[in-house]
Amino acid sequence: MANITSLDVARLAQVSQSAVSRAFTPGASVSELTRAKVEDAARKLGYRPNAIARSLITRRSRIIGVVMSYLDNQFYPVVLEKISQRLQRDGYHVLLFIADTREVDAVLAEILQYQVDGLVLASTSLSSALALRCADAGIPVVLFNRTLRDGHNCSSVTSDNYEGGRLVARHLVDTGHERIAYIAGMEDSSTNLDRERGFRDGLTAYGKRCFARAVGNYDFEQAKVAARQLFSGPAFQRPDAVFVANDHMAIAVMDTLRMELGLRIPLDLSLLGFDNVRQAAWGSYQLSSVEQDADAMIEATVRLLMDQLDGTVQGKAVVLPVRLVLRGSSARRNQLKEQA
Amino acid sequence: MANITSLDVARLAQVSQSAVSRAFTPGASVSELTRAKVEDAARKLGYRPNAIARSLITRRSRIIGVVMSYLDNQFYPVVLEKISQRLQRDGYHVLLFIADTREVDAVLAEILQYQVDGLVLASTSLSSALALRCADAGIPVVLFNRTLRDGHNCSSVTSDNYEGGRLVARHLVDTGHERIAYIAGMEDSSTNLDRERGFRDGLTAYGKRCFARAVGNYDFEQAKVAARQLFSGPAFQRPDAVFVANDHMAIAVMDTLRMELGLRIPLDLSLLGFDNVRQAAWGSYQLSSVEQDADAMIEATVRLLMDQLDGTVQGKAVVLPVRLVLRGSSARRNQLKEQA
DNA sequence: ACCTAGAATGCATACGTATGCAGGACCGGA
DNA sequence: TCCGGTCCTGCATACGTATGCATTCTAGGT
Repeated sequence: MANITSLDVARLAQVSQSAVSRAFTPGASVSELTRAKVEDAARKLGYRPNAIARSLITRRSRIIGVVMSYLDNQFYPVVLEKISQRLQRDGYHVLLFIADTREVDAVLAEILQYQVDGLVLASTSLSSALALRCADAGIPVVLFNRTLRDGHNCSSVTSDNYEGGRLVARHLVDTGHERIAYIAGMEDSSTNLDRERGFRDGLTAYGKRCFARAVGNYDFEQAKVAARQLFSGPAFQRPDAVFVANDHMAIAVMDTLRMELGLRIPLDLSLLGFDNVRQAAWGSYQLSSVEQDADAMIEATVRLLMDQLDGTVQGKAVVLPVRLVLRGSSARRNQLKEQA
Repeated sequence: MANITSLDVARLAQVSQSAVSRAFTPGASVSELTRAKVEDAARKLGYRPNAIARSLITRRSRIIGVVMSYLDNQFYPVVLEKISQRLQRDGYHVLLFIADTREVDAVLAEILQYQVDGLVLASTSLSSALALRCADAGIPVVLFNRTLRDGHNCSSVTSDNYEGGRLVARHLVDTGHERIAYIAGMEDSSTNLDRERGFRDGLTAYGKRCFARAVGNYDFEQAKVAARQLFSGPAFQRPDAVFVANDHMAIAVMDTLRMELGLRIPLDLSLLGFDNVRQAAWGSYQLSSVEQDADAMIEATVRLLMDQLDGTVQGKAVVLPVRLVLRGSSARRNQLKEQA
């Protein structure tokens, strides 16, 4: 019941506590003999080094704090799963925090108490005050899938959201769409800002402009409302293409348009999302989307964390390329007219 | 840069280190005056108590280890999100581990080193050897959504999977189905065993038997294969109802039957799943399902953990009621024949 | 035979906090 | 005035490990 310490092992193995510690420290100076004795004794007693005590003295917890705001959007569970596995490979562990937008700062205080070696912030919205706080504490931070306007020392990993927006715009214009609409995510989030800006710039570049716009705040239900709103007018005033700021909302939009308004996709309109989550590929949706390379993003995140721990890197913004994935939810307009 | 300790605060506030500690310990014996002095100094220095050091001495880390195997099945991210929030409310935090089936035991060793106060095991499959190990270590364990045959000291929280299976069987028979099939999850998992047993017992009780069976191992792609397999025969030898061991697979099945085989649901067959995940309610699926009350399960889990920490409870199996949620994927058979 | 470099080991201390214990201040009652 | 009690406070120590330093031991070179 009482926990077994290195001292207990030392006694049984007839060595000093130091020897036990060294036997469990790779690369330390121990003879094969004592290492064997220690391992024997440890096995007999069922000894496991106390990571808490170790952290106290090494001043490294090998814990990375991960903050997320909501796991509804399937992009995030996947990221969480992969990031956890990736960190485990390097001997790190994940302390998870789910934070509603409001309480993110309060939660951060708790995390810092646990002396995490680093922090991944994937919460869609959080006060930039914390960036300062963490920089003060000298703890490496990586913003995941978001950036900060005045992010001094904060590293960030994002996809090329601007380019993604442009790609969609170009594709929709190229395929003959006339009334192209946008459904926004959270309006002040960096992802939404970049995607929308790229989208609008793209439209402008091809001689079009955004036909209509609504806001879904990255929320499933609000996206439905936005969809109804966009399509409340008479047929000839409705969009013939909608770019939705992420797949999570796009699916809600698709359901609403088909089930409630009886629209056919892509016959009546083309629909595109962003993220390329797994459900986008599901048979009933076949949602065209801009793919974020989650694996690359995670690899970059972990690498940034490690480099900051070494002191190699200070604050670096990594932007990864995106790719347009076309499926059945979008199609060439005139071609469809012929069919109809 | 160098971390601020309680000693620094003590010096600035002109009090002893003990006083600082007490000022941050609710219910300790401190005068209002010193508490104010301490809080002032702490604020000036930006002091945060070191949870690692605290854990070392109190022998309580206020960390709960959570082990999951894969987050593809949407039931689990939701659980993770809620359990994390629920524990935060009580001042606990979540150390997350994603474990492929294989490495679960290796991972467990790592967790124990972090002196977690408790453990939630939601991994669908794990060797029962660990149950013993944790009981040895005297650390509270709750199996989430699974049970152990010889689970001595392990508490568990599950839905009434057996009853869920029975409900489905009764409903399908009641609504006039003749050729009722089953697609299994992982065959040795407790959830699958209970659901299938309840289902078969239910069929027997109503004078039917299982018409066909395939195995999907709770995997999306394997479920597709299982679906093709079940429907590979001529029309009159095909099932007119399929009960799938969880929604995650049921959606794969639905996609396959509709897209690849051109079947209409519920016209050609009724389809039911288990879990009632969010996607089951999505417009394109309208999947009937057996609802697991995630909130109740989590509440029970946390309560069990806390009671075990108090020593109030040893090993207790909590089974929560389920509820049949009917949507468009299932319908009365004869009624449909009239329509056709 | 002697000296030296290197490896292995133990001793002591440090990490940052909580807490039992004893002493001091203060108050009310006799 | 004295005494018992209550409330604060500081001192010292403990939690379990890692690591600098000094010491011993071994081997190898001259």
